[in-house]
Amino acid sequence: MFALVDCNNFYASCERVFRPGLTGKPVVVLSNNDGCVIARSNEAKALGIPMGAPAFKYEKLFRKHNVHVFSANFALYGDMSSRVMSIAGEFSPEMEIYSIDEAFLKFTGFENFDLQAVGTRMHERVGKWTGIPISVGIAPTKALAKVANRIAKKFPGRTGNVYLIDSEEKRVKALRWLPVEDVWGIGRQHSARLRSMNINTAFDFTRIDDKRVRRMMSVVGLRLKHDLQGIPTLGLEEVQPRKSIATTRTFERNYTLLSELKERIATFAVSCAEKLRSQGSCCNTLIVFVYGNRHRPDLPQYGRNIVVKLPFPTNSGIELVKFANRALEKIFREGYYYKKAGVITMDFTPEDNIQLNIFANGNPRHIPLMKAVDRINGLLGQQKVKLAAQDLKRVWKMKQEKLSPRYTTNINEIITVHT
DNA sequence: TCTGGGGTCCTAGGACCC
DNA sequence: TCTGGGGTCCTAGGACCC
Repeated sequence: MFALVDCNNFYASCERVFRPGLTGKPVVVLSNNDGCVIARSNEAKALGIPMGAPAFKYEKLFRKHNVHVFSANFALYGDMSSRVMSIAGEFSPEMEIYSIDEAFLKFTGFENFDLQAVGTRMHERVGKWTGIPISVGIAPTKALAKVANRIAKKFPGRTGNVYLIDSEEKRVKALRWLPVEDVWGIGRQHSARLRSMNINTAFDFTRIDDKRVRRMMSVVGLRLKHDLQGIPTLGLEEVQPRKSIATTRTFERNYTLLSELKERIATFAVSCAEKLRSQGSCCNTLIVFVYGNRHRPDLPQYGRNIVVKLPFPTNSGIELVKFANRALEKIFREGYYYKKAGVITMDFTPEDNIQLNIFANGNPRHIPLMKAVDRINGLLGQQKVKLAAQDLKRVWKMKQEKLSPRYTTNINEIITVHT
């Protein structure tokens, strides 16, 4: 059996842990630059605030209903996530952390356990120790555990936040209840197509002929169908090093100057290099892109990306900045308004396994230098040591007007209790 | 005026090899 | 008129996830 442990309205719940007065009140969390709604408490959902809603369009509604608005505080959410995961991980030796707020557990050899009770204990313990409410779905396959989780979340009263699919009858009942577009792995395109074929529920989907599913949705769809039928097809996945690493941002205003963009691209490249070093990879390929503001068709639009094959694999910030800025110069055009840019690195080789080249190699002195930079920045806080190509004064110009303290990761921002 | 930021996997077709 | 049989690698595009 598999369990899917999923935190309810995760970012909103994190904010509430430290502001218990907000329990029962509408809470939303915004994306970077305070742009879109990326998390909503149940009360906020009930007000009809959709996922991804642009914040400026909903300001009136926020005020009218006294919605509590927070800027994204990823330092807090990441730390709360690892606390939840470490508690959930105590319930089985086999766990796959699927995202910041979800994990699959596999119960091998738990035949004599009452899994409903295990789920309830998990819910209680995570709730008591972290303050984060979770839902638990348990079923013979991963896809069915996802379905069970949805039921637990939808009917917290009746299920006690834990739902078990452990019979054919419950499986069929659950799949008949679930609209096809809500199935894990069936997105917008496929669900529109399925609906047009009068396939309306998850159950209908499992009744389509294998060959047809395969033709329409490739082996991915076929695996999903089998998993939903209760035939275990998807297994627990090992954590693997990332195959691409990116740093991209939407700017708080339009940028027009090459010099401004060069500073941003340099900072993005440095950030990619840091992430590469932390997983022990070097990249062989780099993509730099710049885009205009697609929401302003009145402005002249221009956007481009450029792929750079590096002469040698590297994770040195100095090298990546050099290549990235050279690439930026090639695609930059005068006279346009730039609203978004980014650096993507890909095509990795392990840093301890680099093939040397007769003609071009990375500067070996960068290796100890980058180690030292990482160490200093780790000790003294992010970005204490920067490259001269970066803006030395700029700390973080992102718009974050409603940022909560980093209660759990910064001693200066720890919660104060008045007694 | 103001609209996020990351990732993964699969397939078909072209270029190439022996 | 007749024209083999296997492979691999790479890329772009499309779909999906949180």
